Amino acid sequence: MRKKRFPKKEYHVPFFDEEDYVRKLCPKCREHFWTQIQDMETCGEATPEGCASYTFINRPPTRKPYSLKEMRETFLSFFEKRGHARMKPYPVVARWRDDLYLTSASIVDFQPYVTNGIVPPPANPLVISQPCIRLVDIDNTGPTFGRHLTIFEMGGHHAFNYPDSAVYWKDATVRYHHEFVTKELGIPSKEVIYKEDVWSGGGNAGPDLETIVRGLELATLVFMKFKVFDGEFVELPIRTVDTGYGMERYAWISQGVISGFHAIYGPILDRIFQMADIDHVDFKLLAEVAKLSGTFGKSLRGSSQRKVAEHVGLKAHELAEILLPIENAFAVADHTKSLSFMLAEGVVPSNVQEGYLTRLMIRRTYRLLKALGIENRLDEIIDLQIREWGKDFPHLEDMQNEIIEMLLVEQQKFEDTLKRGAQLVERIVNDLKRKGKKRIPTETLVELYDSHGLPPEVVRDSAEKEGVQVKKTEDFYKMVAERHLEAPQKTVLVDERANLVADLPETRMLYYEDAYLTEFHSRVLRVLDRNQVVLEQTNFYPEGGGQPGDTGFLEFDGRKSKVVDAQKVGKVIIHILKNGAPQEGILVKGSIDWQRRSYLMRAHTATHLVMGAARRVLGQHVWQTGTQKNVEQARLDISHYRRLTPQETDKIEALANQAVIDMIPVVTEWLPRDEAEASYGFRLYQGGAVPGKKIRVVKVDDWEVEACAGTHIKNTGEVGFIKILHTARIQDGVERLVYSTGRYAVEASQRNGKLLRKLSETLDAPLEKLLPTTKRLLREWKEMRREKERLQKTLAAKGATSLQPQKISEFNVLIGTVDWISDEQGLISTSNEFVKTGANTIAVVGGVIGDNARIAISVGRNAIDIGVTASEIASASGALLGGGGSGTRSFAQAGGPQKSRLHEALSRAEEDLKIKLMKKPK
RNA sequence: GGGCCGGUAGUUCAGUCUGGAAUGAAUGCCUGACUUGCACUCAGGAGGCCGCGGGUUCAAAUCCCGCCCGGUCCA
Repeated sequence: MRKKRFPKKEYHVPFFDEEDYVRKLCPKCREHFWTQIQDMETCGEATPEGCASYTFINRPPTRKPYSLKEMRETFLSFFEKRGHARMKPYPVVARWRDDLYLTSASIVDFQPYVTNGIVPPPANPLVISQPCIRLVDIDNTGPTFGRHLTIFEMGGHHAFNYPDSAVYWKDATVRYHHEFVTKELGIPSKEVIYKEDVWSGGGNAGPDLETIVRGLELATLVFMKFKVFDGEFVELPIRTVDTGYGMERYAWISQGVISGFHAIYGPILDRIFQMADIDHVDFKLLAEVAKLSGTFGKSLRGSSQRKVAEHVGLKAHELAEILLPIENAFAVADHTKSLSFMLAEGVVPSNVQEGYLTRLMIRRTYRLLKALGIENRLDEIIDLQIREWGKDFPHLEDMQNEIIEMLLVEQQKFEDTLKRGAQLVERIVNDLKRKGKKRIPTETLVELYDSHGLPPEVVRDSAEKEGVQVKKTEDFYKMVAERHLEAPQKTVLVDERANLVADLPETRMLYYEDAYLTEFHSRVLRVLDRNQVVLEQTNFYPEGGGQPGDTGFLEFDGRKSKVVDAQKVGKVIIHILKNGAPQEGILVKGSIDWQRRSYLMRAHTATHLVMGAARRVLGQHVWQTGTQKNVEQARLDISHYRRLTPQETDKIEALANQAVIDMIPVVTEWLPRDEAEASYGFRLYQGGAVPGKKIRVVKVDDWEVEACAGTHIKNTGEVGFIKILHTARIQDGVERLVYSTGRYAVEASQRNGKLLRKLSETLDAPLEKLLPTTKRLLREWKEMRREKERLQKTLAAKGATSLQPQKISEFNVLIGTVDWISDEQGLISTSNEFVKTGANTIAVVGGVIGDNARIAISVGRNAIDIGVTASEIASASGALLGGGGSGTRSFAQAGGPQKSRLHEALSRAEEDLKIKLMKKPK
């Protein structure tokens, strides 16, 4: 999409006139900006176009230096004093959203419910410092000296302006910012430049002003007023002030240190430098590079690298050599903080969703550490991060053990992958060398990456040591992508019925008023497609949250029609009928299949109990990733970084049953979204994002509290009994628990018992001796199998010598059948043993094995030399037997179902051999 | 969610495409000989439900289908 521009009036606020700001066009980057310096030429931002460079290094413009913590507090209290309510930060994992994995901006906290007007904001205006994670900037993190970070705090003061009640808009926003940077931080007014831009993201858009001080962009003041619809901007009823103050950048500029990482991490960064033995760096040189770092598009490469190198009087590669370890250390400082935050919120590394993002980041961090030679210090660095940031975010400390555990498990997995990969590459290299090839084909490289996770760089390391070239072609990742082209696009099913019922009032949901209600009466509001009925009120629970829709009957006109399913479409519930539908407008009687529903309720409550038990046994990182309830069994998928052991499963089962035994009341209530979040936290969203103003909270005392739309029993005791049937690994990092409740749990237990009894009867061993007996039997079976093989061999050897061979020409030829043999191994051994007696030998041994005739043919060395081929004899005799045969020149097998023709086949072989052997002149 | 790779001695793997003896290889283990050093050397030996279940075939580690387990890439 081409960049859209807004006209001047969108940015021209009274404040600019009052303060003598002029609007100019930057000749380099072609953007408009506002400045108090009348003769300013460029926009003053350090850009790849080279508009300016950083002038705050060693020369901070603020009154005093601020740490990140101090800057955060200064920012928050500044706006608090000016009527903004201070908000607690939200999680970095955006569980309340289904369109995002990570919180990438402060406004994300309030999307979509607040910005779309569904829910009022928790306060208006408000201020927040929100930790954000942006993985799109991961390549730039390090090389740009701190301009890009994967984790940062976005300070935002937000105002939500409704059509009938505005709070504040552009002018006030700019004035707040200006007051903050000049009065509060003491930056001279003339140093503050406002640059025009267009912001667009998350389906919204609007004009924005970027604020620039001494080359560095510090904040973005966004005036969100459009919705992006088909590439067009449509005005929104709610205009949102969406500001983003880069807390880390403010801290950096206030300290004037050579990198943002120094400003943020201080002692932690020093430690990493020490560990990697790069603590004697040339600070003067680095400062010079830092000043220019704002002009790096990405990392120091190509022309910008040469320019910078020239500026500091070094060769490009010399500079790169100095910078690389420093950039790596920067990135390590950043990534380990990101990881601490993500893992603290229970993201489990896996091959799906946000877990995959985490895995990629862990692997990247591992490679950086390895490059620095400190890959064994990861836990130490994480420990430092947790100790530092845990002061402001205490949940990090609570999760310390789990974070480190998950990282170590993941690191071990990656090391295993690399080790496996190295062996694989070695084999491939050896193979290529044998074939005299000097290069690994691109196709192989693609396969190594796609199937085995080995990037070409890693392959190169081990291959080039062996003198085999690895050349990564330009289109490498394109080729990888091509392997995945077939992925079918998921078609979003639009429920066309929504339009047909849009005019109807919301169906009254009787199951929420009384989950134990079985019968009800209602008026029929509408009938669709002759079998789909909408009622005024209903007790039929519509499919949702992994709980299937209710079944039962509707009674009308003196007859019964079966309800096979209930579905929610928009606000109404549609009943799918099987035996005809009632007239619109009449009264009907409904009754649900209570037996079925009661078990679905048990299953649903049991799911919450198992969830609570799993978290207690495995840790706080356990989240629900999916669930399905049925009458006879239900399943729950949870995030966990290791395979569940049988012991853990038993423990979960025992704990969940303890909750049943304890007869805990199950309470459901509707709470305003913010109130529910405040009381129970984001744990509520186990089942994913929940829409709406009010959310339904299902609380099993302090065992488990979840936002849940399902029907539940009143007391955990009604579940009766929970039996975990089995567990499975659905994805890496996702475990599935399958269980039954009530009588189905009893039946499951009895099934197991029955199986054991049968086993015990079959083996004729008492239950408690089953294990040793089975072990003994297995051992004996193995011994007897070995014994059989030994016997067969001696039998074959004896048989070979006892059979009378005939002399054809100078060859000893053994042709005949053996009848003491029970399988083809015996035939093979017999022929083989005979041929072992000399070089002038040929054996053709036949026998009947089961329903088939089989022949083994062995040919001695001298016979091979004159052209006797075992496989030829085999195929000829096999054909006679109605089957086939083949093998090598020295050994072959044949067989066929026509066992009566075995002698015929042997005679034929004899004839053929005679012709061949006699004809051959010696 | 989708794609790809893999599962064979205790371990790391050949063999699978093209069905026909697992004399499989290396390493580890056991026994003996030789030796006081570095991956000692030499001789001998034990060790396999070829992931599980079906199917095709005279014959399946090998081909087909289903399942289980592990790895990996993409969204």
